[in-house]
Amino acid sequence: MATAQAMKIGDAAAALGIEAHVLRHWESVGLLAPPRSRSGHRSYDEHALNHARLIQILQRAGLSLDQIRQLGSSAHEERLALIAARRAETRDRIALLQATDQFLAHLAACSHPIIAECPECSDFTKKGDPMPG
Amino acid sequence: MATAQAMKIGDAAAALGIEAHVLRHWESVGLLAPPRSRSGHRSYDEHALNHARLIQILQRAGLSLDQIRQLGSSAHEERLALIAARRAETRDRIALLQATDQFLAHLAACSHPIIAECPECSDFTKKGDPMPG
DNA sequence: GTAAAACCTCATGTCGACGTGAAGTCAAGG
DNA sequence: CCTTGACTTCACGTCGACATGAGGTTTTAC
Repeated sequence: MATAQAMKIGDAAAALGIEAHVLRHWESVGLLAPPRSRSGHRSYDEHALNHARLIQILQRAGLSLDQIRQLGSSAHEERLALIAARRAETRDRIALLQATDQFLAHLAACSHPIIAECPECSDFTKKGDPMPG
Repeated sequence: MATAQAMKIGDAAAALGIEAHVLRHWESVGLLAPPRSRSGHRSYDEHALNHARLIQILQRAGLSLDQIRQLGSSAHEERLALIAARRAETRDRIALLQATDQFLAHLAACSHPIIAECPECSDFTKKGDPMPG
């Protein structure tokens, strides 16, 4: 009894800081499949909770539910490839956001009404693609 | 005639690398208001094009169209505050993404089926909020 | 002068990740 | 036993940023 036994969806959701229907939604898109009681009620044990926590982490990390599901349902080799792809995306985003920070700083200082007149501004015109995530 | 005269929406869109209906959409939400020909056709001069380019930059920078509109329609003081707020957001996102990169690297190496057993994984459980943008 | 291409407005559809509400079943307290 | 609250499924609503299509006018090229 030191380790918590299986919880119902409400308590599990509370433990995760989300609402029950979110857990149902994740399940409906194939991310989770907690066991059911004989009467059909979902039952979340530590394993399921940890699975949900992992989903939370990856989601905060900017992965879509689809990407998370792919990660889960792939073999080692493919996992590594997917993770590498996500890391590459992540680094692209970081680079873009760092440039963004610079640009915002510049915007605060420059305030040129005509961006073409400002070399820094025009530099920015050339960068970027519309964010894959 | 060295400088290009006003273009129609199709050419403007092509120059910006987007589609015409996107320009119409931006206009419909109050971001842009290019002059019209007598017959009602939109006319994009250099000024309007630069405005659109700025929108593109800010959008790539992660701002919503709403936030971009706010930036445009605010006085100096308020602008500075908004810019500062966006920079703060940006830096939060960068921090999260850097942590993300670490975590993905760890995921590739660790591959613990039970994240609770992994101190690095559990560390991650505690962080983050659901991304304001 | 006419036909195709580009423009106009307005309405409706899409996508991802939920949010919301209806209608019914199950579980726990008194 | 009966109420109250948590659970179930199913269906439809929401939000942001477009995408798509209908139906009509204007411009352009021949």
